[in-house]
Amino acid sequence: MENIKKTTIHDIAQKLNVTASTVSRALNGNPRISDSTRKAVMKTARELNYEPNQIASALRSGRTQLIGMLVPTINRAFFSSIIRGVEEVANSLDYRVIVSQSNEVFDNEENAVKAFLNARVDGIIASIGKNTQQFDHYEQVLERGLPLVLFDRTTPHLQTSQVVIDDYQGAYLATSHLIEQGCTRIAHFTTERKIDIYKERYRGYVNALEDHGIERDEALIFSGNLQLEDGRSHAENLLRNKENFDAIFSASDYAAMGAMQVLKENGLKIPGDVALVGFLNEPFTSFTDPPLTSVNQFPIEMGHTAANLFFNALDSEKKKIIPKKTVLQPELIIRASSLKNSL
Amino acid sequence: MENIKKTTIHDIAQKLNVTASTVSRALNGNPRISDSTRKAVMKTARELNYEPNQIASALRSGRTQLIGMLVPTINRAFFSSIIRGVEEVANSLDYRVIVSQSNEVFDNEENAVKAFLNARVDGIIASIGKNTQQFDHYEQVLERGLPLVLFDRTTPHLQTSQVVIDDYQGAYLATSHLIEQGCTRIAHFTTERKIDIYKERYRGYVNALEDHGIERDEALIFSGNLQLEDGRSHAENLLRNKENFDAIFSASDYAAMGAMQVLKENGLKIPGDVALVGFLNEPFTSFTDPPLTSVNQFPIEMGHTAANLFFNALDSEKKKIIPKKTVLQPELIIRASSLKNSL
DNA sequence: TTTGTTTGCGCAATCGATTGCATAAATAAT
DNA sequence: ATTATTTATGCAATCGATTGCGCAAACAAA
Repeated sequence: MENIKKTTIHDIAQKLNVTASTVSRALNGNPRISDSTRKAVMKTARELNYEPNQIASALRSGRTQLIGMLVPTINRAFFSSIIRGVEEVANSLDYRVIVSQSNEVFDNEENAVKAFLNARVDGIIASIGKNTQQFDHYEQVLERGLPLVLFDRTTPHLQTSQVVIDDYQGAYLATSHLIEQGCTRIAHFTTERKIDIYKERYRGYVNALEDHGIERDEALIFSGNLQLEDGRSHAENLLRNKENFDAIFSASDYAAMGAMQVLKENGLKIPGDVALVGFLNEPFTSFTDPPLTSVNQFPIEMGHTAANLFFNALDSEKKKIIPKKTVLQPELIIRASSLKNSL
Repeated sequence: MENIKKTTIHDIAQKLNVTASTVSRALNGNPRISDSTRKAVMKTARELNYEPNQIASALRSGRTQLIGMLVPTINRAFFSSIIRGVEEVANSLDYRVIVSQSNEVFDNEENAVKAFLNARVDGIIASIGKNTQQFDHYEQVLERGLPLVLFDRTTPHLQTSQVVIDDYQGAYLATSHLIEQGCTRIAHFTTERKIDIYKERYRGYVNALEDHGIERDEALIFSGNLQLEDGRSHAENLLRNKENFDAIFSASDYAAMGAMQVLKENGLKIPGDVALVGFLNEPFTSFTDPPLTSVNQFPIEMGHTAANLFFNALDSEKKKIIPKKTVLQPELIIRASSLKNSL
């Protein structure tokens, strides 16, 4: 009943009166095998319904065809899209992706990396946790000579390939767009700028203002956790303080959404009274009323790029590993929330 | 420089003048090893920074500690949340999750399952493709005696454990809620009812109407792909045909969203003129204006349940495998889009 | 014909851990 | 004191594929 007994290369070998070595070589396309035996091997392999045991292969060859992928949160559109991107490239090359999430907890991150190493993955693609300050676990990956690719959340402490988007440029585009719409009093929602990406967005905002001769006003800059509630309270503060402002550029869509709610509740028109731009292009941004202008980071493409960097590193493993930093260009997706003048 | 040479149980054995067998047994908590040697083994294992090679272990023991997880689309909130749920349980038990997506293409689905088997996963958790009519690849999984758990999209053709939510109940709740709000002319957006879940939602809708003495009107029932565009066109049809309707229950949030857009564009008040309920509780539903009432399927919990069923099956593998069908109860999340009478 | 190359394949070790079956030593039972 | 048990460990095969080295046969060159 149970066909649990799988056929191995030995079964094929026996049937053809050759050795397992020959079968292995034939299956792997080794040129030192004659055409006739190769064909015979292929044929009986098919007949016997042979499926290679990747575990055995992995043990001997040291290659598992597995990529460990670590993200802060699996079920967030940005990250799940990156996973998707990686998976697409990996699968096309017969690699599989193991996913783990850190939930921004350092211990989880460390454990996940260790688990990946024990599972003998061929390398790791990861986005580091918000609060991670120590990188020994990643160093170990590099010490073993395994490819390590960081995306989005990276660190200068590690000499390895990275993919990020140009956060500066995204913020610059967003802010410039608001200025072009005639806004001059543009608030900015950001966070404690420990992480590069938010620093960069801030810098883009500031530089865009400067380049257009607008003075930065600290009273218009709010720092928080960039969640919906933060956006709400920032907006409430703006209103309570009777700040003069005609636009908000938020480093996160969620905070922008919070602001949108508060502004609407207070009878302000968007974009008439206040124009609004977010960041991340979360799926919900096209469903708000008005739809929210945001910055697309092309997460699927980022996943593709990360995977490509990974396979580059894998190829050059034996040679020199030259860490490569790829910077993707973001795109401003203009929607009604910021369109004061219809185009 | 490169500490590539990993320590193995043989290194530990040599240092302690015992054999690898003893070390292996000590590490695995075999009771036939004395306390003293066990401690010694543990100690030197730590000293030598020993990390087990799971590949070697897997080859011999036949257990890889890997779960293959197949979803139609990784980057959709519902599925990524389920992955998250599975990952949480799996990781806590020292299992890892390999994810693949079918994109609703049968070949992808088949290949993914084969790839999982070649990677020698310990079992599979999957949601079958929309158009899958053939189940040989899944049969193979069962023939090998591996646990197979299906979630959300299941099929009666396979004798295996399943987790679904009670779509009937969700639809019944949603429809009843609309009736309680005073609606009597309730439209329904559905799809060609090949897949169980939509059949069930339809049935819940119909039964709720019947139970409240409301006659079903075929003119109010629309079938399509349940995407935003479908919702828009259904709503346009309703308006064009001058149908008398005061509510819409859509089997998908996207179609509900499309309807919301069209209704608002035509100056109708929601929920004043038309009350609206969706299904799935997509993240965006709380950000629409008005926020969209929807049915929560508890995807993370569904992932937990799927994982638990998986490990149950794994335990009882050797014994009788009793397929278990778990039905989770959905929850109606009431938001402004359907609240005619404030509570 | 003799020597030199290819070509095609076999031998046997190896990857690192697991495990059924001995076996020696220690302990208990008679 | 002798036999029966238990306890602790070793031996060696095994999981299935890969691979360096070697060797015979076939072919080419001289």
